[in-house]
Amino acid sequence: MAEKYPCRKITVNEVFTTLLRRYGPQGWWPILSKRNRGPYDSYGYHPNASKKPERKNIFEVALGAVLTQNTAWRNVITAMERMLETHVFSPEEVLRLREDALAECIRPSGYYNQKAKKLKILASAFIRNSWETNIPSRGELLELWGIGRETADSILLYAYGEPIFVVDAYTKRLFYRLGYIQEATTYDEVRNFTQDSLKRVFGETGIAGVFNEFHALIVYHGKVSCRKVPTCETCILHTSREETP
DNA sequence: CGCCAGGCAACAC
DNA sequence: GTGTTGCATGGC
Repeated sequence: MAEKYPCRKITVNEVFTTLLRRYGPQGWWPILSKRNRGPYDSYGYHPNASKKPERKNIFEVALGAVLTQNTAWRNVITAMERMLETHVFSPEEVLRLREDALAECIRPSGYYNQKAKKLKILASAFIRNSWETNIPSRGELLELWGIGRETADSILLYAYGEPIFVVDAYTKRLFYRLGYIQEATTYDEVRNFTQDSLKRVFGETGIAGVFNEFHALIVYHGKVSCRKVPTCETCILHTSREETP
């Protein structure tokens, strides 16, 4: 009987190197406040770059991480453009604006009432703890109402360059089809499995950059190939292997 | 029209 | 701790 998903029998690091070779570096996280330097999808913030992350970029990543919860990224862009136009982009500005006005501003991102409350709480904690210079712990982020595992890890990896792999729906779907995990495998189990696998091959040095690119590549691959209804016939994770014996 | 998108908290058990 | 439900827009 044929495999349900023909992409099986490939290691985690082979998945990473194949995606990187075929799709190229994704350069996440897309940074809206630097859009003058290029379109969102081809310019990114690289946490491994030697320069320290700027305050506005840290908070912008956090904004995007909350706004993209169960939401298409294009809707996040629209919402964040509206925030820029309304001059609601810094933690102070988020706190200054009324919650109902903030909700109206971010309406295109969906769940806008919940997300307005989340952004208020996030901005408050950001200022209170000086998160522009102090890197928050995962526990500190998870204590906040509205910040769950993926959002916390996205902030730590993409805003601060911490070596933490972000697990999302695309990751679970791909890894399930690859046979790495079960549907019930928990978030932290997937995260530890991926981190350990990649560290074993690439070592600790610069591993945050690997986590950064891998997650971004998985999202891209999940959009173009490993979709809800996958196009396995053209999937690069097995076709490229058949070509090279 | 229905389905989906880079989750999360609240609640039931 | 696991399972279910509400939250909401915009694109296809």
